[in-house]
Amino acid sequence: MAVTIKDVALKAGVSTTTVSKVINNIPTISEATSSRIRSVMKELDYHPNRRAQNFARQSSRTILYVSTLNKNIAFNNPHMFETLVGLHNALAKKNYGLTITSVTKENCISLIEEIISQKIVDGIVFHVSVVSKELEKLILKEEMPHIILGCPEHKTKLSWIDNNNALSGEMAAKYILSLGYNRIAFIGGNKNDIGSTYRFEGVLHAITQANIYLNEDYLLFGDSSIESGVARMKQLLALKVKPDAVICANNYLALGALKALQESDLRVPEDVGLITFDSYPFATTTNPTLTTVDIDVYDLGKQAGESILQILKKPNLKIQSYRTLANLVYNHSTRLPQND
Amino acid sequence: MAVTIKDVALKAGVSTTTVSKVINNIPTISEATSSRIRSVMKELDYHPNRRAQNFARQSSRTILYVSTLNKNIAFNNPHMFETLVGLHNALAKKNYGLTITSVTKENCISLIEEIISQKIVDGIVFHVSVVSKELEKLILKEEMPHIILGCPEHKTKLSWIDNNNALSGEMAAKYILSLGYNRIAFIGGNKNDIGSTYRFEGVLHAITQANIYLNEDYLLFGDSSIESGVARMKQLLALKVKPDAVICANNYLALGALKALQESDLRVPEDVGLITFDSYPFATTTNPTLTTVDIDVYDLGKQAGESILQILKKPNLKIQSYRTLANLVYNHSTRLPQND
DNA sequence: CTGAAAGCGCTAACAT
DNA sequence: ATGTTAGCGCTTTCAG
Repeated sequence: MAVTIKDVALKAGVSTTTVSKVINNIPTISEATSSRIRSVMKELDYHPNRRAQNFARQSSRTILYVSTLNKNIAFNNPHMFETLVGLHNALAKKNYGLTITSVTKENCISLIEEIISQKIVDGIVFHVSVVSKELEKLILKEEMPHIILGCPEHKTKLSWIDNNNALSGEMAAKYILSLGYNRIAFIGGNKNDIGSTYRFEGVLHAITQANIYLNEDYLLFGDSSIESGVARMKQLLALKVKPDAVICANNYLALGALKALQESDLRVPEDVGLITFDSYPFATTTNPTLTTVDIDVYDLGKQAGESILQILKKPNLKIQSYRTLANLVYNHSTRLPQND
Repeated sequence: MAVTIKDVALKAGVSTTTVSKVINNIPTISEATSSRIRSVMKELDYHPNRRAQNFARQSSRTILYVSTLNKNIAFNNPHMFETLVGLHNALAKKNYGLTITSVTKENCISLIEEIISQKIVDGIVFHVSVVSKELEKLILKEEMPHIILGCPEHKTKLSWIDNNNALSGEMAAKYILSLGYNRIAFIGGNKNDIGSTYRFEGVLHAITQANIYLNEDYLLFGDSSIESGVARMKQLLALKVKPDAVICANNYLALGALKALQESDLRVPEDVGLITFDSYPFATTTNPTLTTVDIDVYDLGKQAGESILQILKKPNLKIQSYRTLANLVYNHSTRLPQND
């Protein structure tokens, strides 16, 4: 058997309690004994058994990340993992572990129920896509420390954080306007894509503030496919007065729009500017590369980690906020900034 | 306090031992008492406390995944996370948990040392990039159940699994040849990129088998960038006798090669076929879409999960093998298969 | 087929 | 500042 706290206590001539206090940096131990114990621990190569600690403390210093992990998800949604990495790093800094699990619509409730009642983890970070009314009820009933990554569609008593899509939209529009473009079009995602909707709100706000009237022909909705980007862009190109800048709600739309533009006789970025949100890997593989408003999802994860640790300390703290801001990634689908 | 095994035992009129045996499906319990106990557990909504189980069993039914998780890694290396998902799903199937951690070159040894001595997890899956001689020594000394994802560069006593890059190379070449192309060029990655090297070996093998002589002008090396793909392709296009098919060791090279081809007067896939390895998200956003030999990294992770669980059962089982095979993804940068 | 009893290694009131 | 003592909830050997 490995060396235990008893061995250390024996050798140091103190009680296990004292050793425990040293392990946990409880300051009521005199420097003399404290350092003596420490040296004994070194000497014996003692390391506290985490399983015993977890058990005695009734806490495992571990946070669980819950989402739905299907095949190909890392390719289709790298953002989720970038967030996960941010989350991990924030937790690691405070010596918390991160475990991940996958649930489906079907097994979500029973799985989470089990996880909560088995006291496997101290807190749970949910991806917004797994959150349901039923889950909300469960979490609230069990008073499980939690935070949701992303803003749920319905009003909720749960804690969540999200990036500020409206602000990102505003940012995109303001930047485009600052470059001298002024016939701004917006190609949105699916009409009930909440992120796209907020982005549009931000765009509209910025445009209105600039005293520009949004031509209703310039507002189109597609989905998240290249094809729909092509189609919508062609629609714009068929107008008598064409827009000179297009804001696409997502990368795929932008890719399609770019394709359609390249098949036209208009030049990007000279005649038409193109800007979109998020920087998917291929945003830099196009020609020209895509100017984007990049959501820092790593930071989102990091903030989620910091938040859940806060909540662990103050269990009735409720967090609901759009925190993470965006950065402009200056690329070549828009004109160069003008110096004045 | 929550309901414990004692409560169940009391209510069912048996000892805690018996309840424990039911929990753990130990078959020496009569069906009668077993089912009675089960119904009591339901009634009381009893769930065994995992922390107590872990402690008593001296095992946590948890596997640790170790790699280096820096910002942007999910975008730059989605494969790693796809593997992670496969790993997770294999473990979840056997009721094992997965926790992840990040190490750096500097803190790797001390961190892993701590993790092992604190008995935090039952087994560790390492990404090959964190493996060093020193780590090998540590793992072997502590007899830590482990598996490495990827084949280490040096001969090792550790267990590892990897995908079969040589076979993938063979596959790519054979497919290209079957389409009627016969002046095959290979643009490799960095010369000490082991994956690229194996892929080339496979390609060479297939070509030789088909009695085709590999023109030495047709063998070029770049790295993992679009630019180097462009440059190498231009080099090929400058030859008197140009290749009619190009195998690129990675997606970025292929992207660059495609770009260079599009700027030439050769058509893809009619005049020149293009094939590469792995399917990055942008492999389907190019025009034409890229034909690839896709390594199923999800499957690699899944196999790693199954392997580590095997090793947990048979601690001196050593696994070293190229397991995961590849699939052809038929896309449009190569001619259509001929029917006969 | 079932139960008694002895841990697993550490923590945390409470006392001194 | 340090020690006493009583758990934390489950597993497991061994006996019946």
